[in-house]
Amino acid sequence: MTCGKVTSVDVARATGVSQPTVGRVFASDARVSPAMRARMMEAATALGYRHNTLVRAMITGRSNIIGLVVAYLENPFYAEAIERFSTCLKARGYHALLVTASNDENNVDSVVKDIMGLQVAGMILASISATLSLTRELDRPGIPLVLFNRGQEDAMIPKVTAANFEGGRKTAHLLVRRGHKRIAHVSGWQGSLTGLDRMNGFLAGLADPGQTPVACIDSHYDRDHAKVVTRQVFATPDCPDAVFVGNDHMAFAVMEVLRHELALDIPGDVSIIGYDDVKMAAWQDFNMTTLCQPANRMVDATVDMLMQMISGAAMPVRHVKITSELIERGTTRDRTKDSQNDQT
Amino acid sequence: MTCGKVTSVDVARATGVSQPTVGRVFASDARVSPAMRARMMEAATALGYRHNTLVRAMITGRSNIIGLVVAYLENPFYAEAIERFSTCLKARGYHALLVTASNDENNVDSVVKDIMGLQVAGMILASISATLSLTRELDRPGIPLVLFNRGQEDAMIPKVTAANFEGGRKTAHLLVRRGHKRIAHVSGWQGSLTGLDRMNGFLAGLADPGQTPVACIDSHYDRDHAKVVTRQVFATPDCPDAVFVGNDHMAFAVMEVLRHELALDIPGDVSIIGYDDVKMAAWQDFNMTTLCQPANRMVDATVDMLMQMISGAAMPVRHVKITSELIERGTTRDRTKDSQNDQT
DNA sequence: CTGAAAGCGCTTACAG
DNA sequence: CTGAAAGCGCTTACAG
Repeated sequence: MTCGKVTSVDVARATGVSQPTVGRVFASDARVSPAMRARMMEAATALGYRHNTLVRAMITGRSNIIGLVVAYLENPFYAEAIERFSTCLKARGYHALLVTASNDENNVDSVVKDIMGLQVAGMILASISATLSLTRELDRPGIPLVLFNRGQEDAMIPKVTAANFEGGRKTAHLLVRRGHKRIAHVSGWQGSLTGLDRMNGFLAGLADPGQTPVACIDSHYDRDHAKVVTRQVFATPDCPDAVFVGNDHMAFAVMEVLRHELALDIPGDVSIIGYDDVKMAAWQDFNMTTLCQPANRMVDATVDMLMQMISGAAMPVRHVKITSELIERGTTRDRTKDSQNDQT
Repeated sequence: MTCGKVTSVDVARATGVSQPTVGRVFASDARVSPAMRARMMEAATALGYRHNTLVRAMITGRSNIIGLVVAYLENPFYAEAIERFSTCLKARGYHALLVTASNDENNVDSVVKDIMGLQVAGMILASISATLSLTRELDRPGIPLVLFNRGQEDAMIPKVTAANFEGGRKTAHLLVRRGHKRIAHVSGWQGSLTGLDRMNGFLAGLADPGQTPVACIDSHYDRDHAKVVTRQVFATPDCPDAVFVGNDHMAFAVMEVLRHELALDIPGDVSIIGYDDVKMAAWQDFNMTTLCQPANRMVDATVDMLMQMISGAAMPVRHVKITSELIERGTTRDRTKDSQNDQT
């Protein structure tokens, strides 16, 4: 049954105080005598009063809502991150408004404008690039923005990423050390700084000992695309003996093609390394060597940063970079010992 | 730069009309001359005006926010559903506020009360049961609630589920028809109606031809739990020749134990059937027989239902049940032909 | 520590 | 179709 609205005025009347006093108690920014507080809470419960957060948001011009824009949840890394964002923001008294947007500029722009009407306190773009017009749009009303797992040309926008370049480089070094000679890279998306950094780091790592990749192809963070590219690369004469893939999500697709279509043994015929260390990478079915990109720590750092900005605190660092540890599992092996057998 | 707030009054002044007229144009519920509308939009853009949705929500007591409470996103079925919810709600002019809650009653209650302060227009609980106190809490202010992939004692709460009982039954029939003799069930969570229905349907399906399961154990929708249970079941003398698992998410864990710890062949030694048909089930690494629970269709039905309730329309059905098709892949085989070899 | 008063930026009858 | 006026349920200086 829909009873008439219960407002702070009703609670005030029931408790015998003024309405602002009730407001102060529920906004909990004031010191009222504990006795009265208790009486008031009792009356509130009895009446079924619920503090209307929206009004404060209207007055202050800031709700306790944070806009969380994501591209796709198919990659389990994002599912994990989203879950953590939700709980982490809640712990700080904020709510996560989840919005999906394709990486198409117009779409992101319209989506963001849309939720601005809710007077969001801040905005997080996960794996989505901010356009200049969007940045300006957020700038005017002073809505803080943090990029998660993305960077972009405008280096001034605060961001949290893994140390992608270093991660790529470490990977190259590992493969070379393990005696691989025909190394390929299936990059995430070279249009994203994350994908580009991983690729450039990898190329730099190969260049250190004077190697070059036998192939380096982009696949847009997409499973199907990754499969097509893998078939292409393995149809050439210098079929790779190792592939570094831009993220785990695609690496699973690459492995599927190698094992089930091309009947190659991993790591017997070819080594595979992914990036992210999503939980699935540790499943025995994959047991995949990968670089760890700790979702939880990255999310926490992102929220910390956003909170600093909201509170107007000074921002010591504009780019939090989290080191990616190499997790060596069963999809890489040491080929240095069987090098003489190559020509057998 | 944070300029002073631009309000509808500013736009009104710039356009030479009254403030309510501006409000009418942006609320788009009124017919104003196209010419003036154009002038107004131009002025709004120039001034950087953004319609404040929150105020309308305050006045009407209903925001355009839908609370979406989920238990966990680790199961890819939910990741898929969440993504669809977000886009589907957006298409209707609503926003999804994502909240995670453990299935612990107190937690769900507090979480729901929390977001009620935002004057949500409706609430969706995905795989979470509503307590009676919660139902009452929502009832008073008249906030519609729909359960997604969950039912419960209170049959009056609108819900959308798969036809779980029928799905379970079909599965049993298939396994029997394929000649399996020692059939086990690792149930989702018998404390959830979804898990219970699948189990009961399965048991009924086995009972039809007079069979009983060799084991029927619960595993709380949890991978680790499913693994423990699998080890137990396969340590007994009548080691199953088929296992029906309560959902795909757990079925992957069951398969991991069978293949990698017990070195059993699937489907040579044992057949596996899951439930949900998440995308991963079709990956060649799993190629798993399962029952389809179409996330997209279920989400659409849920949103449809919620919209009906919000608009106060009559609700023809309180329970949308979506048929689960059996998708037969490579983890089941026909054992009727090799029955005589059993004793070899 | 608490109250009276004004106001946040819209919406909504009510007139014209 | 448009305007003047009141009001949504809180917060926030300003007094006491």
